[in-house]
This record gives sequence, structure tokens and C-alpha cells, in this order.
Amino acid sequence: MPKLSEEKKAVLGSMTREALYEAAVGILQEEGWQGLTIERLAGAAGVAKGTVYNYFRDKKEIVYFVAERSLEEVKEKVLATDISAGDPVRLLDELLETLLRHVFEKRRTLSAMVRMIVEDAEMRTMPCDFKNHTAREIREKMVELFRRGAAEGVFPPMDPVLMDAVLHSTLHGVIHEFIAHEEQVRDVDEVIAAVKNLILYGFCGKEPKNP
Amino acid sequence: MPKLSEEKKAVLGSMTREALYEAAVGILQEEGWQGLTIERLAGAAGVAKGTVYNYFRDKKEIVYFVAERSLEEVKEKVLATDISAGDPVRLLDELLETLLRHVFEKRRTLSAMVRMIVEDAEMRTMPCDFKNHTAREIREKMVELFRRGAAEGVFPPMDPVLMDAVLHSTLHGVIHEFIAHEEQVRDVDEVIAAVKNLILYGFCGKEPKNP
Amino acid sequence: MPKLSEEKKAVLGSMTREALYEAAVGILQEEGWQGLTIERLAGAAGVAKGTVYNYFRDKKEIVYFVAERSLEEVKEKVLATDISAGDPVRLLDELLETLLRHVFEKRRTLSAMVRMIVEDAEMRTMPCDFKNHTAREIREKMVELFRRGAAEGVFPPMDPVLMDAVLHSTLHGVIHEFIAHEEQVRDVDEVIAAVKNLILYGFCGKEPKNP
Amino acid sequence: MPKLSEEKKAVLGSMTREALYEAAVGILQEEGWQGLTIERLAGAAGVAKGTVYNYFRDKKEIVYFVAERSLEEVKEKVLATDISAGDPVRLLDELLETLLRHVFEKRRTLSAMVRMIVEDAEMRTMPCDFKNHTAREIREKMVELFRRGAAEGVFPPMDPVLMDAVLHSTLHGVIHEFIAHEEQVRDVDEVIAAVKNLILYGFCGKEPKNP
DNA sequence: GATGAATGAGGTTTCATTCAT
DNA sequence: GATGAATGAAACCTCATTCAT
Repeated sequence: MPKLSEEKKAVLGSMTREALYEAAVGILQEEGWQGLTIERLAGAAGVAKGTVYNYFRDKKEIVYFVAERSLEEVKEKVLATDISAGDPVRLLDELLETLLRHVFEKRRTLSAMVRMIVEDAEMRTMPCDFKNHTAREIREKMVELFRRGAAEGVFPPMDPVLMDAVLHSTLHGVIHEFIAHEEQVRDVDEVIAAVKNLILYGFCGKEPKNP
Repeated sequence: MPKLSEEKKAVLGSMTREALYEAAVGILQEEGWQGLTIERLAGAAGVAKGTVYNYFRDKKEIVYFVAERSLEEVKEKVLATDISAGDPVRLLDELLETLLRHVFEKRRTLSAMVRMIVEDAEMRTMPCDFKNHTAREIREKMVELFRRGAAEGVFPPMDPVLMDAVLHSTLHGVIHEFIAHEEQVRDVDEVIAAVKNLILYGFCGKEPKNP
Repeated sequence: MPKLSEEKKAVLGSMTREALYEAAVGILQEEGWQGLTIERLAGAAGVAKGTVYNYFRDKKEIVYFVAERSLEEVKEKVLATDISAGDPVRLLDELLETLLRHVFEKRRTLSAMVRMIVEDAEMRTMPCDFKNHTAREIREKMVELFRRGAAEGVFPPMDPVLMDAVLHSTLHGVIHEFIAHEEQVRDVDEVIAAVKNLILYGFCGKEPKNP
Repeated sequence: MPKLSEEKKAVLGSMTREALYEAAVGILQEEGWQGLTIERLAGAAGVAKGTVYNYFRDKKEIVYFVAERSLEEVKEKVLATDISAGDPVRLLDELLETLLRHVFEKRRTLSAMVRMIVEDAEMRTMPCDFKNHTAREIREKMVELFRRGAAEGVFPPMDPVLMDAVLHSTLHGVIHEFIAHEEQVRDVDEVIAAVKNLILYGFCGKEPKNP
């Protein structure tokens, strides 16, 4: 019964991968990038050090995988949103709500991902094999929304890709702000609402926006 | 003329410090944090490894020093701005112009600083002796501006500290965006104008803003 | 036969540890503490530098391990002695014979251990995890002997712990005397006999003790 | 007036030497050998680092000088003792009293000296230019005493040099015992009395010796 | 003599990765 | 596939000593 055996192997294999994922997330959330050594990862996942390399080419790939996975949940939500109809402003508001909440929850994992990407960028070794498909899909959806909003005159007549980049930047920066002032963030909802407001209506927008 | 001699010494001493600063900036701009090892720094500055430690207690202090220095120039400009009078929107616009341009120029140095701070935050060893006075002064000026603008009803009635935090986040995120898409940034002015627009009037603001 | 394989592994593992032990002893005997650098140790043991840290947390642990091991043999002998019966003086004589001979043989290794301990004491960081159980067991045996001897009126009515401390001091000092005048020690037996005599009967004791 | 100038220089020079001595003693007593860096020494003495090398060839010489000086006071006392007459036992008792008290007081300084000597011995680079005259004079006096005592039949008929070596060893070991159990030494007098007793009458001597 | 900036060899430790079993 | 001992390149930091002024 080779088939069963293969299935078994596949299941077992993916189980190990899963265990590594869980362990990596746990370590990242607790101690950030610094704490994520292969030894600890293997230990936390209950496998040997060498085994890690059966599932990931190197440490980078682990972080990338974790990052991808961490974004998956939020991707589902974003992609499930029907963008083609309804008020673009309301849609953007909803998406921001989702994204910001997610960014807050996964701040440390995302921080590790960011660090990795920055490192690659600085070394000019941006890996061609890491396209970060998940993030890309999310961002494309946002671009689409911006494009429609601009066409309808609701959003400013601006390159939607650029708009997305700026939005992305803010989310990106918010990650670190969340980490740096972690203990001061008492009421996340309030903070998120404020951030949303500033993104949507700008620093000079007059809308009160606290219904 | 011992005085002259002492002056000379002082000059020489500060020259080494200066050389180290220049070398550090150079390395950071070229290769980012990764490339900044004590050995290379010393080599680039034309001194011995041990000499570095005559000027800085450890590696952190170097990055902090460079960061502080890098912000000094922009700080001058920001502090020179008279905030108590004039249209808050115009003032914010000008300040953003200054800040964004600076952030673009010093992106890699600032990235290293950010990384250091994030690392500290993740280790929960936020150093008490590094207050980043320069950044603080800039941010306090912004807070002041937000406070006045809010009081005059030009800015939204929001906690000015929070506003500053969000603005900071965006600038922060823009650093990495600049690094990541470095080669795609053809027209900096255009990008900066767009970013400014989005910050000032938000993603849903109607102001066309392209005179 | 996985068991054999595991045994093999265990043997191999302990072989490396053993090699490190042997190498450390060799270096200490040849050059003392000064010569014991991680690099040389690794080289002498035929392993890479990093391997050392797979077996010992840090340099201290190596010396402690070596010290403990060096005392083990003598500990066996001492603990094998039945202290509860027989002439305390004869027993002390025998134990001193054993200890002094051992101290002479391992003088350099013990000197390194002493240095480590002194350093710790001076730094006031006496490590709680290094109890030097072996030495402790030996010393407790001596204390016991002193206690019985004192009770029987053979030894002076003195705090046995204090007696042990003084004995220990002398042995301790003898280590260095052995090292310092190494080349002058022609007849070890003679020297040991003299030391024993002075310890047993004091500088003013009248017993001739040279059969 | 070149003469006055020279005298002045000499005085000033010896003052610096003195300051260095005081500083070295202070540091050694406080922190032991570990704390004695040239930089701290110079700082504590109120001179520049380079100046130290105008007075001492290298670090070793400093410790040797300090050691010599530390023994001077006790040497005076010992040499002032008239050994040619009187009960050798009483004389030895008195000398031991002096030596032990001194060893307790200067334990850390002497420990540094010991370490230095051991290091030299281990490296087999026993410096020919450091004879430790002071210690030698003390030891020669002891040897003399032992010789007379042996001749008179009060001390055992043993090589007086060997006797001195053993006595030295004990004193030597006591240094470290004093450091290691520093905080437990409540009543120095008591401890010293006990040590003296054991040295004089041995571990098997019957004399009670607590008048 | 005094100064103190510069030196650079030397030391310890970490950790991603490999590979024989 | 799993294991984990071995690897060794790097990194940081210390400090006795030199030497031009």
C-alpha cells in the first residue's frame, strides 16, 4: 500500500511544517526576530535542527513562510469584499479596520518580515522567489479600489499604485509604533479609529468622524 | 602657546570622530546596517578597531550618534519655522516637504536607526540614555502645531500626540518604501507631492491638489 | 540495531568531551591558565572552536569540569577510607599522604582552578551553580575526622571546620610552592614527608618522625 | 638654581610614584587584580596613562612594586625582632601573629602579587629582576629562627628552608581563604589564634593553647 | 616629564548551515 | 526523512603599550 504510505508521509510532512510554523509564530510574538534561532525553533517544534532544513531552504524562507501565512487570514477577508459596488469610502474604511486590527495583532511577526525584506533590499538581493503573493493580492485589491474611487471622483485623481504605496507605508510604520509603545496602548479601538480617520480624511480634513 | 596646541588636539580629536561619522554614514548608505561592522567602520575611517571604542562605548552608540546627527540639519529647519502664526495647513505642508525630502535623502541611515530602536523595543531594553533628543524636539514642534491647528478648528479635534504618532508612522514606513523601490523612484518631487497630499487631505479628500 | 547506533553516538559524544578534557588538562599542565584559550583548546582536542560550546557553556565551565575531574580520583581514595575506626592520627597521616601526592601531580590544573575561584571571589560573583561537590565531599570527610579526633582528645579541641580550612590553606599554598620551585623538587617523597610532619606535629612538635 | 630644580623634580617624581602606589593599593583592595587597569590606575592617581610608563616598565612592575611596599611595614617588624636570644617558640608565635595579621589586612594586594608570581612561574618567565627582596629578607629571618630552634632541639630537626617553605605555603593559602570567606570572618583574632595554634603545635598537638 | 589618542593582537561567544549516520 | 554533533566565519569588545606633541 504505497499510496497510504505516501499520504501518511505527506500528512506527517505537512504536520511538521505546521508545527514549525506554529513554533515560529510563537517565538516571534514572544521575542521578535532576535529570539528566532534555528535551535530554538526546532526545539519548540519538537524536531531536530537538521529537520528544519528539510522544510525550508534557509532561515529567510521560514520568515517569509510565516509572513505569508500570517497574512492569509486577513487576505481572505479582504478578497471576500466586493469592491465593484458600494461607496468606496465605506469600503476603504472597512478594509482599513480589518488591516489595522490585524497589524496590531501580528505586529511582531510582521516586524520580523519587514526586517527581513529591508535587509534584502539593503543588500540588493531581493529574492526573486519571494513575491509575497499574499501581500500582493491584498495590495492589488486596494489598488483596484483606489482606481475605481478615483474614476468616480470620490478619491483624488492620483496614481492608484502610489496611493497604495503610501497606505502601505503607514501600515508599515504603525507596526513599529505599536511595538514601541506597546504598553501605552490601552484602547486599541480608539487608536485604530484615529488612525483610520487621519488616513481617510487627512490631517487637514474637517470631518469630525466620531459618531 | 599651549592654547593653540590644545586647540589643535581638540580639532584632531574631533576630526577622528568626524571621520568615524562620515565613514559610518557612508557604509550605512551603501549597505545599510548589515555592512556596519566595527572592523569595516574602523577601516573606512582609517583608524584601528580599538580607536572606535575611544569615541563610542559600543556599536549602538555609534548608530545613535549618526542618527542624531542625521536629524540635526532637518531639526534646524523645523525649529526655525515659526509655528505660532500663519495658516497651520500651509505650515504643515512646508514641514512635510522638509521632512519627506530629508527622509528620502537619509533613508538608509534612518533605516539603521529604526532597526536599532525596534531591536531595543523587542528586547524590552529601551535604553534610558538614548532619548533621541533631536527627534523629540522635532516631534514636539509637530505636536504643538497640531494642537494649535485643532484649537483653531483647522485640524480635526484629536489628541495631537496621537496625530504626531500617526504622521511619524507614515514617515517611518516611507523610509522603507523608498529603500525597497529605490530604483523605481524617478521623480522624487512628484512622489513627495503625492505623499503630502494624501497626508494632508486624506485618501478621501476631494481637493484636487495638482495645480 | 538502533541501540548500537545510539550507543555509538553516545560513545562518540563522550569521546569528544573526553578529548576536550584531555586537551584542557594537557594545556593546563604545560602552560597553566594563561595558555588555555578556546582556540588552542579546540585545536588540541582536534575539533572546531564552536564545538567546545556544544559541551561547555563557557570557559569557566571547562575549568570547573576539569577541576572536578581532577579531584575525582583522590576523592575515591579519601571516601574509601573508613574514618569511624582506628587511630585518627594515622588516618590523617594517610589522607595527607594521598592529598599531597595528588596536589603535586595536578599542581597546574589545580592552580588554574584556584585562580578561577579567586577571581570569582574577588568579583563577588561566586557562582551558585558551581558547588565543587567533589572538593566539598573531601573536605566534609576531613571535618568529620577532625571532629572525632577532637572528641577523643587526640586533636586539639577546636572548631573542626576551622581546622579543615587551615589544612586546606596549606594544601592550597603548597600547590603554588610546587609550581614555583618545580625544578628544585628532587625528592618528592622527602618533601611530602616533611610537609606531613609539620602539619601533623607542628613547627614546635618534638616528634622526630624520620624513620 | 639647577639643584633646587632637580630636587624639586625628584620630589615631584617620587610624589607621582607615591600617588601611583596609593592608587594601586586602593584599587587592588577594592577590586583585586581584575580592577587594576592602567587607565583606572592613572585616573585614580591623577595622572595620564602614559605617565605610568615613566615610572614602571610595565604592569607587572607595578604589582611587584606594590607587593614589595606592602611587605615593607611587616618586614620592619620582623627584622626588628632579635632572634638570637629568647625562646624560639615564643619568637615564632610573635612573628606569626604579625604575619597573619598583616596577611589578613593586605589580602587582596597580596593575592594580586601571588597571581602575578604564579603566572610568571607557569610561563617559566620568572623575571630575574624581581627578587622580591623584602619577602626574601623576611623569609631568611624565619629560616634563621628555624635553624636555631632546630639546633636547640626545640624545633624538629628538619631543613629550615623547607620549614620556611611550608610556613610560607600556609600563609599563602590563608590569603585566599580570607578572601573567599571574607564575610564569614567575624572575629579575626580568634581565627588567627587558631591558625597559629595549628601551625605551632600541629593538628595532632595536644596543647590546648587558649590561655 | 606629561599627555592621551591610537594601536591591534587577542579573547570569548553566537549561530546558520552541513552532513554522516 | 530525521538527527544533532561539528563547523567556522563573524561579530563585539578589552586593554597593555607606544609615541608624537
